[in-house]
Amino acid sequence: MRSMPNRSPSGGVDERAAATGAPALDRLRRELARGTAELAVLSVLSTRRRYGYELLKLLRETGGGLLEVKEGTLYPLLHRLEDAGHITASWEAEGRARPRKYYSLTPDGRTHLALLRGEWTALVAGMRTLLDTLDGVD
Amino acid sequence: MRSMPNRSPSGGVDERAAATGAPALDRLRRELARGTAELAVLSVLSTRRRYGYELLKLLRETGGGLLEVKEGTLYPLLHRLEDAGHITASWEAEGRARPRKYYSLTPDGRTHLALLRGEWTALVAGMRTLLDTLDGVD
DNA sequence: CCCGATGCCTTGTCTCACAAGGCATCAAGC
DNA sequence: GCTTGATGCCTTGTGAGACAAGGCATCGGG
Repeated sequence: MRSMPNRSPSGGVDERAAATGAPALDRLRRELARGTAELAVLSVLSTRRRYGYELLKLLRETGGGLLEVKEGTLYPLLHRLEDAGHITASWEAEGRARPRKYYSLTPDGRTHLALLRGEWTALVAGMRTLLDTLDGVD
Repeated sequence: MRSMPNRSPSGGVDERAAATGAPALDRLRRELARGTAELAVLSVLSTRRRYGYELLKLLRETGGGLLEVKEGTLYPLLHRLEDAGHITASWEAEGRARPRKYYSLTPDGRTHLALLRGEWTALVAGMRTLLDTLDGVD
Protein backbone atom coordinates (compact mmCIF):
# COMPACT_ATOMS: atom_id res chain seq x y z
CA MET A 1 0.00 0.00 0.00
CA ARG A 2 2.72 2.42 0.86
CA SER A 3 4.16 1.66 -2.55
CA MET A 4 1.06 3.07 -4.16
CA PRO A 5 2.18 5.68 -6.69
CA ASN A 6 1.13 9.26 -6.00
CA ARG A 7 -1.00 10.38 -8.87
CA SER A 8 -1.65 14.07 -9.44
CA PRO A 9 -5.31 14.97 -9.83
CA SER A 10 -6.38 16.29 -13.19
CA GLY A 11 -5.08 19.70 -14.22
CA GLY A 12 -7.60 22.20 -12.90
CA VAL A 13 -7.78 20.72 -9.46
CA ASP A 14 -4.13 21.39 -8.76
CA GLU A 15 -4.56 25.06 -9.46
CA ARG A 16 -7.49 25.35 -7.12
CA ALA A 17 -5.62 23.54 -4.39
CA ALA A 18 -2.74 25.98 -4.67
CA ALA A 19 -5.07 28.95 -4.35
CA THR A 20 -6.73 27.88 -1.10
CA GLY A 21 -4.29 25.61 0.71
CA ALA A 22 -4.49 21.98 -0.20
CA PRO A 23 -5.13 20.50 3.26
CA ALA A 24 -8.11 22.77 4.00
CA LEU A 25 -9.59 22.31 0.55
CA ASP A 26 -9.09 18.57 0.74
CA ARG A 27 -10.91 18.44 4.04
CA LEU A 28 -13.70 20.61 2.72
CA ARG A 29 -14.19 18.43 -0.32
CA ARG A 30 -14.15 15.26 1.67
CA GLU A 31 -16.73 16.53 4.10
CA LEU A 32 -18.95 17.69 1.25
CA ALA A 33 -18.69 14.33 -0.44
CA ARG A 34 -19.55 12.39 2.68
CA GLY A 35 -22.58 10.29 2.10
CA THR A 36 -21.95 9.84 -1.61
CA ALA A 37 -19.71 6.77 -1.43
CA GLU A 38 -22.52 4.23 -1.55
CA LEU A 39 -24.22 5.83 -4.53
CA ALA A 40 -20.92 6.17 -6.36
CA VAL A 41 -19.88 2.57 -5.80
CA LEU A 42 -23.26 1.11 -6.69
CA SER A 43 -23.52 3.18 -9.83
CA VAL A 44 -20.08 2.07 -11.02
CA LEU A 45 -21.01 -1.56 -10.34
CA SER A 46 -24.25 -1.19 -12.27
CA THR A 47 -22.48 -1.17 -15.61
CA ARG A 48 -20.54 -4.34 -14.91
CA ARG A 49 -18.89 -6.30 -12.11
CA ARG A 50 -15.53 -5.06 -10.90
CA TYR A 51 -12.91 -5.99 -8.33
CA GLY A 52 -12.07 -3.80 -5.37
CA TYR A 53 -8.81 -2.34 -6.57
CA GLU A 54 -10.42 -1.52 -9.91
CA LEU A 55 -13.15 0.40 -8.08
CA LEU A 56 -10.55 2.35 -6.15
CA LYS A 57 -8.79 3.41 -9.33
CA LEU A 58 -11.98 4.18 -11.21
CA LEU A 59 -13.43 6.36 -8.48
CA ARG A 60 -10.17 8.22 -8.10
CA GLU A 61 -10.07 9.01 -11.81
CA THR A 62 -13.72 9.65 -12.54
CA GLY A 63 -15.87 12.64 -11.75
CA GLY A 64 -12.97 15.00 -11.35
CA GLY A 65 -11.56 12.90 -8.57
CA LEU A 66 -14.11 14.34 -6.15
CA LEU A 67 -15.73 10.98 -5.59
CA GLU A 68 -12.54 9.26 -4.57
CA VAL A 69 -12.95 6.61 -1.90
CA LYS A 70 -10.07 5.22 0.15
CA GLU A 71 -9.58 1.52 0.78
CA GLY A 72 -10.24 1.90 4.48
CA THR A 73 -13.67 3.11 3.38
CA LEU A 74 -14.29 0.99 0.31
CA TYR A 75 -13.78 -2.50 1.62
CA PRO A 76 -15.92 -2.08 4.72
CA LEU A 77 -18.56 -0.48 2.48
CA LEU A 78 -18.42 -3.39 0.04
CA HIS A 79 -18.85 -5.77 2.97
CA ARG A 80 -21.82 -3.79 4.26
CA LEU A 81 -23.43 -3.81 0.82
CA GLU A 82 -22.82 -7.54 0.61
CA ASP A 83 -24.35 -8.12 4.03
CA ALA A 84 -27.35 -6.06 2.97
CA GLY A 85 -27.80 -8.20 -0.14
CA HIS A 86 -27.18 -5.35 -2.57
CA ILE A 87 -24.07 -6.96 -4.08
CA THR A 88 -22.46 -10.38 -4.33
CA ALA A 89 -18.77 -11.23 -4.23
CA SER A 90 -16.85 -14.00 -5.96
CA TRP A 91 -13.16 -14.86 -6.29
CA GLU A 92 -12.17 -15.33 -9.88
CA ALA A 93 -8.84 -15.94 -11.59
CA GLU A 94 -9.87 -15.33 -15.18
CA GLY A 95 -6.88 -16.93 -16.86
CA ARG A 96 -4.54 -15.26 -14.38
CA ALA A 97 -2.45 -16.93 -11.74
CA ARG A 98 -3.75 -14.54 -9.18
CA PRO A 99 -7.45 -14.32 -8.31
CA ARG A 100 -9.38 -11.14 -7.75
CA LYS A 101 -12.51 -10.60 -5.77
CA TYR A 102 -15.26 -9.44 -8.09
CA TYR A 103 -18.36 -7.63 -6.93
CA SER A 104 -21.63 -7.40 -8.83
CA LEU A 105 -25.03 -5.87 -8.23
CA THR A 106 -27.94 -8.07 -7.21
CA PRO A 107 -31.43 -7.33 -8.46
CA ASP A 108 -32.15 -5.95 -4.99
CA GLY A 109 -29.07 -3.84 -5.35
CA ARG A 110 -30.38 -2.37 -8.57
CA THR A 111 -33.59 -1.45 -6.83
CA HIS A 112 -31.63 0.13 -4.00
CA LEU A 113 -29.51 2.06 -6.47
CA ALA A 114 -32.59 3.44 -8.19
CA LEU A 115 -33.90 4.57 -4.82
CA LEU A 116 -30.60 6.14 -3.85
CA ARG A 117 -30.42 7.88 -7.17
CA GLY A 118 -33.86 9.36 -6.69
CA GLU A 119 -32.97 10.58 -3.24
CA TRP A 120 -29.75 12.16 -4.49
CA THR A 121 -31.66 13.97 -7.20
CA ALA A 122 -34.14 15.21 -4.59
CA LEU A 123 -31.32 16.37 -2.33
CA VAL A 124 -29.66 18.26 -5.15
CA ALA A 125 -33.00 19.87 -6.00
CA GLY A 126 -33.54 20.80 -2.35
CA MET A 127 -30.12 22.40 -2.13
CA ARG A 128 -30.79 24.26 -5.34
CA THR A 129 -33.83 25.75 -3.65
CA LEU A 130 -31.62 27.29 -0.99
CA LEU A 131 -28.92 28.41 -3.38
CA ASP A 132 -31.37 29.91 -5.84
CA THR A 133 -32.82 31.98 -3.02
CA LEU A 134 -29.34 33.40 -2.61
CA ASP A 135 -29.24 34.19 -6.29
CA GLY A 136 -32.54 35.98 -6.07
CA VAL A 137 -31.15 38.36 -3.48
CA ASP A 138 -27.96 39.13 -5.38
CA MET B 1 -37.54 20.25 23.27
CA ARG B 2 -39.68 17.17 23.80
CA SER B 3 -42.62 19.43 23.32
CA MET B 4 -41.59 20.12 19.74
CA PRO B 5 -44.61 19.32 17.55
CA ASN B 6 -44.19 16.47 15.11
CA ARG B 7 -44.63 17.87 11.67
CA SER B 8 -45.35 15.59 8.73
CA PRO B 9 -43.02 16.15 5.80
CA SER B 10 -44.59 17.48 2.64
CA GLY B 11 -47.06 15.22 0.83
CA GLY B 12 -45.00 13.07 -1.50
CA VAL B 13 -42.43 12.24 1.08
CA ASP B 14 -44.92 10.46 3.27
CA GLU B 15 -45.87 8.13 0.49
CA ARG B 16 -42.31 7.24 -0.23
CA ALA B 17 -41.65 6.57 3.42
CA ALA B 18 -44.56 4.17 3.57
CA ALA B 19 -43.29 2.25 0.56
CA THR B 20 -39.78 1.64 1.89
CA GLY B 21 -40.02 1.64 5.67
CA ALA B 22 -39.56 5.04 7.29
CA PRO B 23 -36.56 4.22 9.55
CA ALA B 24 -34.47 2.84 6.69
CA LEU B 25 -35.37 5.66 4.35
CA ASP B 26 -34.68 8.22 7.05
CA ARG B 27 -31.26 6.78 7.63
CA LEU B 28 -30.53 6.69 3.92
CA ARG B 29 -31.51 10.29 3.45
CA ARG B 30 -29.52 11.43 6.42
CA GLU B 31 -26.42 9.66 5.28
CA LEU B 32 -26.81 11.07 1.78
CA ALA B 33 -27.18 14.58 3.15
CA ARG B 34 -24.14 14.32 5.39
CA GLY B 35 -21.71 17.02 4.52
CA THR B 36 -24.36 19.48 3.32
CA ALA B 37 -25.16 21.12 6.66
CA GLU B 38 -22.53 23.81 6.46
CA LEU B 39 -23.46 24.85 2.93
CA ALA B 40 -27.14 24.87 3.83
CA VAL B 41 -26.70 26.98 6.95
CA LEU B 42 -24.36 29.47 5.34
CA SER B 43 -26.59 29.89 2.33
CA VAL B 44 -29.63 30.59 4.52
CA LEU B 45 -27.64 33.13 6.52
CA SER B 46 -26.48 34.85 3.35
CA THR B 47 -29.88 36.42 2.74
CA ARG B 48 -30.12 37.87 6.22
CA ARG B 49 -29.14 37.23 9.83
CA ARG B 50 -31.22 34.69 11.74
CA TYR B 51 -31.39 33.17 15.21
CA GLY B 52 -30.73 29.49 15.84
CA TYR B 53 -34.27 28.30 16.36
CA GLU B 54 -35.30 30.12 13.19
CA LEU B 55 -32.62 28.28 11.26
CA LEU B 56 -33.85 24.96 12.61
CA LYS B 57 -37.39 25.66 11.45
CA LEU B 58 -36.35 27.04 8.08
CA LEU B 59 -34.10 24.13 7.22
CA ARG B 60 -36.80 21.67 8.24
CA GLU B 61 -39.33 23.30 5.98
CA THR B 62 -37.20 24.20 2.98
CA GLY B 63 -35.84 22.02 0.23
CA GLY B 64 -38.36 19.26 0.77
CA GLY B 65 -37.16 18.79 4.33
CA LEU B 66 -34.13 16.89 3.07
CA LEU B 67 -31.74 19.49 4.43
CA GLU B 68 -33.08 19.36 7.94
CA VAL B 69 -30.49 19.81 10.65
CA LYS B 70 -31.06 18.85 14.30
CA GLU B 71 -30.12 21.13 17.20
CA GLY B 72 -27.44 18.72 18.37
CA THR B 73 -25.83 19.37 15.02
CA LEU B 74 -26.76 23.00 14.40
CA TYR B 75 -25.48 24.67 17.52
CA PRO B 76 -22.06 23.03 17.51
CA LEU B 77 -21.86 23.86 13.78
CA LEU B 78 -22.75 27.51 14.46
CA HIS B 79 -20.06 27.63 17.11
CA ARG B 80 -17.51 26.11 14.73
CA LEU B 81 -18.42 28.62 12.02
CA GLU B 82 -18.08 31.39 14.58
CA ASP B 83 -14.69 30.13 15.71
CA ALA B 84 -13.61 30.02 12.08
CA GLY B 85 -14.66 33.63 11.57
CA HIS B 86 -17.32 32.80 8.99
CA ILE B 87 -20.19 34.15 11.11
CA THR B 88 -20.69 36.45 14.06
CA ALA B 89 -23.20 36.09 16.90
CA SER B 90 -25.03 38.75 18.90
CA TRP B 91 -27.78 38.63 21.52
CA GLU B 92 -30.63 40.95 20.62
CA ALA B 93 -34.02 41.58 22.18
CA GLU B 94 -35.63 43.54 19.35
CA GLY B 95 -38.49 45.01 21.33
CA ARG B 96 -39.15 41.63 22.99
CA ALA B 97 -38.68 40.74 26.59
CA ARG B 98 -36.68 37.77 25.60
CA PRO B 99 -33.44 37.98 23.66
CA ARG B 100 -32.42 35.75 20.81
CA LYS B 101 -28.98 34.96 19.56
CA TYR B 102 -28.64 36.19 16.02
CA TYR B 103 -26.04 34.92 13.58
CA SER B 104 -24.83 36.75 10.50
CA LEU B 105 -22.29 36.11 7.78
CA THR B 106 -18.93 37.88 7.86
CA PRO B 107 -17.26 38.96 4.64
CA ASP B 108 -14.93 36.02 5.11
CA GLY B 109 -17.99 33.85 5.51
CA ARG B 110 -19.31 35.04 2.18
CA THR B 111 -16.07 34.11 0.54
CA HIS B 112 -16.19 30.71 2.18
CA LEU B 113 -19.78 30.21 1.04
CA ALA B 114 -18.85 30.99 -2.53
CA LEU B 115 -16.08 28.44 -2.35
CA LEU B 116 -18.34 25.82 -0.81
CA ARG B 117 -20.93 26.50 -3.44
CA GLY B 118 -18.44 25.98 -6.21
CA GLU B 119 -17.29 22.71 -4.69
CA TRP B 120 -20.85 21.49 -4.30
CA THR B 121 -21.53 22.25 -7.94
CA ALA B 122 -18.40 20.36 -8.93
CA LEU B 123 -19.41 17.41 -6.77
CA VAL B 124 -22.86 17.27 -8.33
CA ALA B 125 -21.27 17.43 -11.78
CA GLY B 126 -18.87 14.65 -10.87
CA MET B 127 -21.68 12.45 -9.64
CA ARG B 128 -23.60 13.17 -12.81
CA THR B 129 -20.67 11.79 -14.74
CA LEU B 130 -21.09 8.44 -12.99
CA LEU B 131 -24.86 8.39 -13.22
CA ASP B 132 -24.89 9.38 -16.87
CA THR B 133 -22.58 6.49 -17.61
CA LEU B 134 -25.29 4.30 -16.15
CA ASP B 135 -27.82 5.94 -18.41
CA GLY B 136 -25.66 5.31 -21.42
CA VAL B 137 -25.66 1.59 -20.76
CA ASP B 138 -29.41 1.35 -20.20
C1' DC C 1 -48.38 26.55 39.98
C1' DC C 2 -48.31 23.75 35.80
C1' DC C 3 -47.80 23.11 30.98
C1' DG C 4 -46.50 24.02 26.34
C1' DA C 5 -43.89 26.86 23.24
C1' DT C 6 -39.76 29.09 22.44
C1' DG C 7 -34.63 29.17 22.61
C1' DC C 8 -29.89 27.62 23.57
C1' DC C 9 -26.63 24.24 25.13
C1' DT C 10 -24.24 19.93 26.06
C1' DT C 11 -23.06 15.08 26.49
C1' DG C 12 -22.76 10.31 25.36
C1' DT C 13 -23.42 7.33 21.50
C1' DC C 14 -23.34 6.06 16.79
C1' DT C 15 -21.66 5.87 12.17
C1' DC C 16 -18.60 6.25 8.72
C1' DA C 17 -14.15 8.07 6.53
C1' DC C 18 -9.31 7.84 6.80
C1' DA C 19 -4.46 6.76 7.78
C1' DA C 20 -1.68 3.32 8.46
C1' DG C 21 -0.25 -1.17 9.43
C1' DG C 22 -0.35 -5.87 7.77
C1' DC C 23 -0.43 -9.90 4.77
C1' DA C 24 -0.11 -12.11 0.24
C1' DT C 25 1.13 -12.84 -4.71
C1' DC C 26 3.55 -11.84 -8.91
C1' DA C 27 7.14 -10.13 -11.88
C1' DA C 28 11.46 -7.93 -12.83
C1' DG C 29 16.17 -7.01 -11.71
C1' DC C 30 20.49 -8.08 -9.42
C1' DG D 1 17.65 -16.62 -4.01
C1' DC D 2 16.70 -12.03 -2.46
C1' DT D 3 14.82 -7.45 -2.93
C1' DT D 4 11.68 -4.18 -4.63
C1' DG D 5 7.57 -2.35 -6.49
C1' DA D 6 2.96 -3.20 -8.15
C1' DT D 7 -1.21 -5.39 -7.37
C1' DG D 8 -4.98 -6.78 -4.19
C1' DC D 9 -7.54 -7.33 0.13
C1' DC D 10 -8.17 -6.58 4.98
C1' DT D 11 -8.37 -4.50 9.55
C1' DT D 12 -7.79 -1.38 13.46
C1' DG D 13 -7.48 2.83 16.00
C1' DT D 14 -8.57 7.60 15.50
C1' DG D 15 -11.12 11.62 14.14
C1' DA D 16 -15.14 14.17 12.98
C1' DG D 17 -19.67 15.21 12.76
C1' DA D 18 -24.79 13.82 13.26
C1' DC D 19 -28.19 12.57 16.49
C1' DA D 20 -31.02 11.59 20.62
C1' DA D 21 -31.88 13.08 24.76
C1' DG D 22 -31.29 15.52 28.89
C1' DG D 23 -31.04 20.06 30.90
C1' DC D 24 -31.83 24.94 31.83
C1' DA D 25 -34.33 29.26 31.11
C1' DT D 26 -38.13 32.52 29.80
C1' DC D 27 -42.78 33.67 28.55
C1' DG D 28 -47.74 33.28 28.27
C1' DG D 29 -52.08 31.05 29.17
C1' DG D 30 -55.17 28.28 32.09
